[in-house]
Amino acid sequence: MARSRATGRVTLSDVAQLAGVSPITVSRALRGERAVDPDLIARVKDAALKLGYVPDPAARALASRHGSHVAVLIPMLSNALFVDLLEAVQRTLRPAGYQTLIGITHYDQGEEEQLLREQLQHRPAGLLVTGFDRNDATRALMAGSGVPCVHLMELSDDASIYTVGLSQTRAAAALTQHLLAQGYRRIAFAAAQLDPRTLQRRDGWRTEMAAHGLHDTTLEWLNPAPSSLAVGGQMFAQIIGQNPPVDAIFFCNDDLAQGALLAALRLGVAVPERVAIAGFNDLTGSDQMLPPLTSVRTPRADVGTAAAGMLLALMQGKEPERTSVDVGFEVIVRGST
Amino acid sequence: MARSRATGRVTLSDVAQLAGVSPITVSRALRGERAVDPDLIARVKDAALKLGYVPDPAARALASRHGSHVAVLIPMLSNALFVDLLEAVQRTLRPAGYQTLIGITHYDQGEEEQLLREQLQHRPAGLLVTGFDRNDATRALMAGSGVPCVHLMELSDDASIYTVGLSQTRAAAALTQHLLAQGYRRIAFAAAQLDPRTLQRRDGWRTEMAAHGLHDTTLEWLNPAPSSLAVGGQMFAQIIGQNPPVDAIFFCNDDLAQGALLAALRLGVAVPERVAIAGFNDLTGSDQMLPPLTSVRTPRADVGTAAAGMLLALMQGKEPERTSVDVGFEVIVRGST
DNA sequence: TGATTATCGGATAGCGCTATCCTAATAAAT
DNA sequence: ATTTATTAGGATAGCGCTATCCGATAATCA
Repeated sequence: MARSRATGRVTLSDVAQLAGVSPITVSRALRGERAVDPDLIARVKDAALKLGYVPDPAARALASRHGSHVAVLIPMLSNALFVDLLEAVQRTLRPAGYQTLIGITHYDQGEEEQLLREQLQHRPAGLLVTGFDRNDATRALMAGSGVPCVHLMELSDDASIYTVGLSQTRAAAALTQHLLAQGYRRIAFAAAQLDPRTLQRRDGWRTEMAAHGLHDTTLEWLNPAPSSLAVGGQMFAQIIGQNPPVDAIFFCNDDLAQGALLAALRLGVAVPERVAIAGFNDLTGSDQMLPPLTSVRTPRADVGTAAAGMLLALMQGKEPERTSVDVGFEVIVRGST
Repeated sequence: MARSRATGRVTLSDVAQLAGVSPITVSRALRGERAVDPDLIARVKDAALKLGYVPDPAARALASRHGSHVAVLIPMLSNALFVDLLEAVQRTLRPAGYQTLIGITHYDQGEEEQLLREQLQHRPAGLLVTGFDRNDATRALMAGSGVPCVHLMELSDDASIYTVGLSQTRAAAALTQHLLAQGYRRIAFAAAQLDPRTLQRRDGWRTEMAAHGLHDTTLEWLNPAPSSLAVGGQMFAQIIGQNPPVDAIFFCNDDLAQGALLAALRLGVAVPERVAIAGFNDLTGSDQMLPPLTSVRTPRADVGTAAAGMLLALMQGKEPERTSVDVGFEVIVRGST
């Protein structure tokens, strides 16, 4: 079988020879670049198949000055939210021939900048980043690179920015409305891992509370520690001791709320009788809690799919229909409120 | 500032010119390849720094016939075990200049084969794969590629295989011994997501039970469904109804056990009085359960660190001291047993 | 001391592709 | 019929780096 040189690799030239055309024609036929005679395309594809030809990504990257992979920057993999999102991204990108390179920022802008710098050296074909909150150097790198980029999880009015997500503020407001409708009045907001989305939720809660004349800064519990069940339990123990007592707690994330529910069991605090508890993101297991946890379902798989789809369009030089896609949210009412 | 051509990229030649040497010397000085005069190395590094030179991975990959990234194949990202492992791998590999490309097999051998095929086209410098259970085609691809490979999570006597992990069998036996020492006699083994490591744990439990004349096939509960809190709860409800009653349940993974503990609360079954519950892997949150969950701590971060270190040595052509590294395990006794 | 063997810098030649320019043939416009 | 535009294949020239071979100098040996 035709094989070139020492590497044993089947190259474009091998395919070209078998198909009786020039290498550049093979390249064009296989990539669908420029117009090529349908007959030739068929002949080329046939030859490629016969030889088991696979393009060399490194050579492609070098010649075309951009790789066949997409860099994804997310804060954490220990948050199930991002795992689900990533899964959906890969499911969309892989069939299109793009590898996914994951960078974990640990909610640290410096680390994000460093990661992006490294990633850009690899000349990714596209970029997926979480939210809008980053330092100027990172923003400059993104803009200067010319790599198409889609933002994840949030929304923006800025038409020059591509983004897929939901209004964290409105979602938090909706959950707060639910709590108010249930008759709760002293509704605390408890958050850890104070990332931008967490603070947007706080704003949603705060606005809603203020609109009902119920806002009170002593109801805000912000803890910079990373979010976890244990922290949720600790915060619950603190908040439940407050006087005048709260009658509901809105935790900014389900893991905190789950920890709080477990702490309530441990401490013998009746939920929702003594205090109602609600979470956010509807992570797996929230429906298994005792009582099952009221939460807000955020369609993160949809975010991944839509963002990857949008990026795919951008990488092919097309203009997506919308620059901002709202995937919405849904308040899931369960026994804890 | 010296810059070559249209791309605006700082190349090796630019650095060479500034340092007053040939490009190949710069290449060697920067990579530490071959012997280069220390003075020249200093001059070159200085020039590189001054120009802000960064090597082009694509060009490197093309010229050297292997990339600067490591492919990692793991079954699932929704299992916190692999998230922790991955985190440790990246922490070791990134400073050494290697990117990590993650492939998720979903416990599917066909998918693993497909992923590996794609990954190998990118000519990774190294390979990290989970366990030993894979089809012949995948094995052949791995062997034929000549890419250094380290196996994760299990142990092997085969000196031709590099692996970092622990004896799942012995760990399960140790946990079973703990339960036996506590006086439990009818100890059920409950598993979902029947991957090889799950079955090795089953074997450890089974051997230990048989050694005490307590084994009974009706004590084995195997569920092929993916592991989750909900499935754990369902299995618990089933098992607790068994007659003669079991007095302890060994769940093959903490998420199942956590689901069981929640189900026990829901059903009003006293743990550990009516039935003891133990898990495996000591995932986050297990210490927060009610009662706190007895489990086996598997040092997965150590697995990641050691495996990445071993791979680093292999990629540099060195021979690691040991082909098999045992990171051990620890039975964590808590209130549930 | 002459022959042999390391040591270290450089010239050369690609790695396998694609961007770019060129040309011949065909179609459209005057 | 002539000019102009369009289409589609090919030749050429790199992309930015490293493998490989060479040769000059320094070190080692008989």
